[in-house]
Amino acid sequence: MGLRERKKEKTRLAILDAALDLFLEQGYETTTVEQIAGSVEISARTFFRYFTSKEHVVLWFHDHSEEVVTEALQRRPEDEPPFQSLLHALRVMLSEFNDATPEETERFLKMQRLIENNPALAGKSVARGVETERRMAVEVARRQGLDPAVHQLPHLVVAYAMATVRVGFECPRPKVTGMGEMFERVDAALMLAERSFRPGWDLAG
Amino acid sequence: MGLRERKKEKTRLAILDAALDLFLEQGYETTTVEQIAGSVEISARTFFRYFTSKEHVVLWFHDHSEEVVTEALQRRPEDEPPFQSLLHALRVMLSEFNDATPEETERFLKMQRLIENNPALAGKSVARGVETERRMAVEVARRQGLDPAVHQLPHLVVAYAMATVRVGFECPRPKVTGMGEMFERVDAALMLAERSFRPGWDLAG
DNA sequence: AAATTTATGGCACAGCATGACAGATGACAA
DNA sequence: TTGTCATCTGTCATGCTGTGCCATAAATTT
Repeated sequence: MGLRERKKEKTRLAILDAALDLFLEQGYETTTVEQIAGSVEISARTFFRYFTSKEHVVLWFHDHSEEVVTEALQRRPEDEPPFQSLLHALRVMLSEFNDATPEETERFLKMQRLIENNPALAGKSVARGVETERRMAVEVARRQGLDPAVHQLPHLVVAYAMATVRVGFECPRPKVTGMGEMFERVDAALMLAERSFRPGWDLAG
Repeated sequence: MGLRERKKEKTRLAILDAALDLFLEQGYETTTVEQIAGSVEISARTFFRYFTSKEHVVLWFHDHSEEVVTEALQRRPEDEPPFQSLLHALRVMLSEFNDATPEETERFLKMQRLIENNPALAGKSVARGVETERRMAVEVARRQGLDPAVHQLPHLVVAYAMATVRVGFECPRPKVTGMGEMFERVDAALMLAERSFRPGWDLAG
């Protein structure tokens, strides 16, 4: 990895940390991009070369999560019931979070806290999650040999799986102190889901 | 109803129709608020007194839907299994759409077509739907005597119900010609949901 | 060291959204 | 009808987000 890329990565993280701290201190909407840029000594124009928008900073973790979860899904055997594959993939994503460095963990918790306390951001976060959902639905449909434009089942299966983790993340309103606590919550939601469905409900035909 | 209110309603609908047609003709993002305002002879400032934002025009139907569905939920007996109550309420909402005037139907289909062909709008629509979801989750939690801040089940039940109709609406990608066709799709999704869960999965304890 | 690719900053600009104020218009009572 | 009051509307000013463009600076390659 060259100097250039290392430098870019450093700037990206500097922006990220500065922005998150500013958001938490004085609120998301009242913090301007210019302020963020100023606090890391770059121009506002450059900010938008690292993050496509102001909200992209807060939803940044989605990018990584989507990558991890889709890869994990790909690794599951094709003949496994799709909902089970999805739950597996989602658990892989969660465990990846657990392996994160302290800095990464801190960032994630800050984003989570921001989203929790800001309905507008919560909405954006869900919308971003649904993007991932659509992509996974295509993959699940392919595995089942169904046309996603005609059959609703694949999309429905993915939607339920994603809704489960979303609820798991959202639900513990009162103070999310640490990563472990949060994962217990999400895992509780996943287990709740596991015993809620009829066997074979997610299979075509 | 006085002249004043009638006039307001007329303006609101004029804005709505003009905006939807412009969006469909030249695209959502390329249409400016000023253009919309101009085509109904009002100032841009006034536009924002009728709709809180440009996207509010496209997501307008959500306001009515939320009202209908929450009222319908309230009418269900408190001891009914919550998921069943939700499906009932959602079906009431759908049937209300069926009773709509031709103009209302046309507007709704336009909005639907816009959302279908614009990922950004689709995201906003989902975000709006989740707002409704949260409110209903509070009500369902109350009915079950659970604290929504602690227990995930109520939120999960509502999330699944809402995800079902969302998938029902989204799924028929290729040409949504009429209202009836759309409702068949959504109803198909609801029936799919009905036979996917274990009996009693949505009950506390 | 020169040539090439890529990142950055500054500038201009369009568009969305909001606050403030003054004038127009409907509501209502005398 | 007229006058008063509440409400709606347009105009103006303003702040902020996000993008295109171009010149400059930095890193990479040869």
